[in-house]
Amino acid sequence: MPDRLSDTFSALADPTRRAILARLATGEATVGELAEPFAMSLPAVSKHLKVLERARLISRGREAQWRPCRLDAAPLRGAADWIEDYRQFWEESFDRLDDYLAGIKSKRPRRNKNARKRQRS
Amino acid sequence: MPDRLSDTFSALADPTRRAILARLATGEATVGELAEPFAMSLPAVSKHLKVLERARLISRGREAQWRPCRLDAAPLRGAADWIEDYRQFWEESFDRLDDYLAGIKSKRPRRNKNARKRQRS
DNA sequence: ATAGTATTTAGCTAGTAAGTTAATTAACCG
DNA sequence: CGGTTAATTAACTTACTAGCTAAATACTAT
Repeated sequence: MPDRLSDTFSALADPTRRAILARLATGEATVGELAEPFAMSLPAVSKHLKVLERARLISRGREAQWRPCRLDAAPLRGAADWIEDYRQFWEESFDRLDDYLAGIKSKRPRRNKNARKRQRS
Repeated sequence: MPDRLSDTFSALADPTRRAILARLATGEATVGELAEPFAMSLPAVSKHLKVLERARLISRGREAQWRPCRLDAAPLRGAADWIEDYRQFWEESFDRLDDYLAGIKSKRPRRNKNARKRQRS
């Protein structure tokens, strides 16, 4: 049984589902409306919605024969908090790259910026 | 073929892998060291590392018979950026919670004052 | 060379994920 | 009622994931 955070990340690990969330960020939509942009059967979209619902990223109402979906962003907070703990690391690496580029620049002005990758050969 | 963001989220969607990243945030470690806290075979950990490596969240060196792993947080930036676009939505829902609690409060004066912690702005 | 340590690869199993088409449920409309 | 529209469920395929044990590789040290 995976934990909450795993459910969230796992639900986000699919471009179709992320697109659905992006669409829902602009307002409620029915399953048909959500499915429309995709080259994929309705049942496939319905399954994606079930995944999102299980991860509590969307919730669904009932209105006649439609089931309007709405975004429920709360679980993203946990994901954002987790990633946030690593911010210093990715910013650090950019800093290091900046330092490196600055160093290169002062010595040999016309260097390929990808040189850093092979540093330790 | 999944995109980069999917690879990142997918790699994060496992508690073992998140724990490995957390460990690497404290510094380089060998496969054996990384495996030690887990009730899981070494090959299983090795596979997790391969997933993380494919997602470019770690990279590995070679030092005698050890393959020290280090954190490579850069891909987290894309993930953080994606989630960040939804911040207003989860903060909004906290606002609604605040409203709700405020409503409660007007009826029963004894509530929790700090309902909204992560204001960050 | 041989033995030992660190790690990966191979081959297997069980479970899950993403998609399909066809059939079913649910609600509306005439 | 019968027909239409919206959505889900069923049944199936294909492919991947996470784990295992056992075997292979890579390097060190004796």
